[in-house]
Amino acid sequence: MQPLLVYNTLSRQKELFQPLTPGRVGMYVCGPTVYGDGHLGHARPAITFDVLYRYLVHLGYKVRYVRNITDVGHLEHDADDGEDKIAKKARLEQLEPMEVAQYYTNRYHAAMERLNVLPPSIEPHASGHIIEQIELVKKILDAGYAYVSNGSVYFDLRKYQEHFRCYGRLSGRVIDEMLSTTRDLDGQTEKRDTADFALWKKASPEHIMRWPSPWSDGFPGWHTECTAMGTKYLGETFDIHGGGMDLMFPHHESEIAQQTSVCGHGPCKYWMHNNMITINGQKMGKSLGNFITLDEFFNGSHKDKDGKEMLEQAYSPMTIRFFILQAHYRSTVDFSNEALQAAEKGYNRLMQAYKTLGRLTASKTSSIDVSAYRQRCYDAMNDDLNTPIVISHLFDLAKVVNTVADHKATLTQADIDELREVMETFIFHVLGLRDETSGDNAALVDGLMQMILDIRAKAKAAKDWTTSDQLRDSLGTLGITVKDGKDGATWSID
RNA sequence: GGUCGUUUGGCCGAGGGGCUAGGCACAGGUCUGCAAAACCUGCUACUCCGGUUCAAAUCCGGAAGCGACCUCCA
Repeated sequence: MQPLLVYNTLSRQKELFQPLTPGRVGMYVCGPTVYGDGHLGHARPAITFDVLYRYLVHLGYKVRYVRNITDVGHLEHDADDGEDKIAKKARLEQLEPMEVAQYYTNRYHAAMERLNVLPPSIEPHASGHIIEQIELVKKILDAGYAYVSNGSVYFDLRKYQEHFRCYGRLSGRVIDEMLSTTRDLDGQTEKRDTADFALWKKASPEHIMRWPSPWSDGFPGWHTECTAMGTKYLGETFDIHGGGMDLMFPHHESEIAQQTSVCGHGPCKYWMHNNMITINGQKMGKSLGNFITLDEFFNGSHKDKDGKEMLEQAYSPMTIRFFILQAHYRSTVDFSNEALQAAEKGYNRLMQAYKTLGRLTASKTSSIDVSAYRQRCYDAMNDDLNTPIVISHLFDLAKVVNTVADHKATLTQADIDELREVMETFIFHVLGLRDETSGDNAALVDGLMQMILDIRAKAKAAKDWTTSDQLRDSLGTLGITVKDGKDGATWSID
């Protein structure tokens, strides 16, 4: 088994990954709130943890991967009546709340499929786990770390902090000062401390999404779903909890508090957080209104607030995926057309080299040593999923392939096979890229192209440049590039 | 304001005390009927100011810029 190091936000250092149960991994990742189309920012955790999931499976672990769908609960920022996000959107569009949630869930799934993000093992919906969340709130009340106030239930952060003294450890903030300074503020609030967070919220009369509970007709608090569903499907303690850095506080911090208050310890061993995607140096986010949806990337059109077109062209799902993987998941990555275009070309180069690999002819000896590349790729993955380094090694291999194809170096059949296996493993299985150029009719297109290239070869042999160029130009307008080489012509779809 | 992080060549981005990723772009060359691709060569950078060290982009201190979180957010 490869020794995998992962950066644990809790300890702020890389730790050797050792699952709680040998051979098995439980991981939970915070999924989307389905009240809008997924944007580039949503692709980051999905792809990051998809790679982690793929890699763990590749290493031989049996992984249960849980990624939730948030379809209830979160409060709307600008709605002072505390209206549910889903409900607000529903009223706007005259749709049932669940219709809206379903619509955007479907669209999210479609986008994920195009990005080649594998579906998780379990995708629980918050709305389907209201009972579990109520049970969790009851437990926290029984343990004495929550109080009922006007039909709502709040987490008693002050009391929790007195006993456990660990609220703020994950996100690195000192909560004691916050508690001591906010105590005597505004008497109108239902909360004892402004830092207290809701476990159950009483619904206002016009609030559509509501469920009965021992305290009121209402809806669960901001952070309960992850605790309830994580516990239900992965147990009281599981291995990895992932999500975006912006969820560290207060979301994950509160999850830890909820879990700790009822069983004395947090939900997981390793906390992993991906960094943000920025646009013009600023975080791409829903609230900032500077996000570009995934569909807009795929279609190549997005107008910003001033009506200016932000996308110079369409970017394929694999270009997006490659772009994201070319940066380490804990670094911010800045969107720009230039960077995306560079990623597109790099991705095409890699795919082209992989295809060229299939045409290599073996020699009796190898003039290049390819034995070390496999472990180098593993080493990079093992170092906290350093996908940019993996990609750099894959480019090295691409160069090896091309050099051999140019007859400037030789490889034995065994080395060619090794090369193919390493490239296949890391490009397709671990990084989860896929060849976008080969569609359903790949075999048919192959046959047709071979036929055309044969005709062109004959024209070339007869020095009939008019015909050969005409064929090449016509194919070019269809998006097919013909490349003449020493061993005959090859082609690729742009 | 508090906490944390970041600053790498024309661009994107790894690395992280001496050996200096990778991609894109650009320039020259090889091959080729031409083109494209591929290959070869060049472009060899680490915000600033101090300090530690035989040696610092890399460690320490300070400054500046940028950003994240502190509120829904991936």
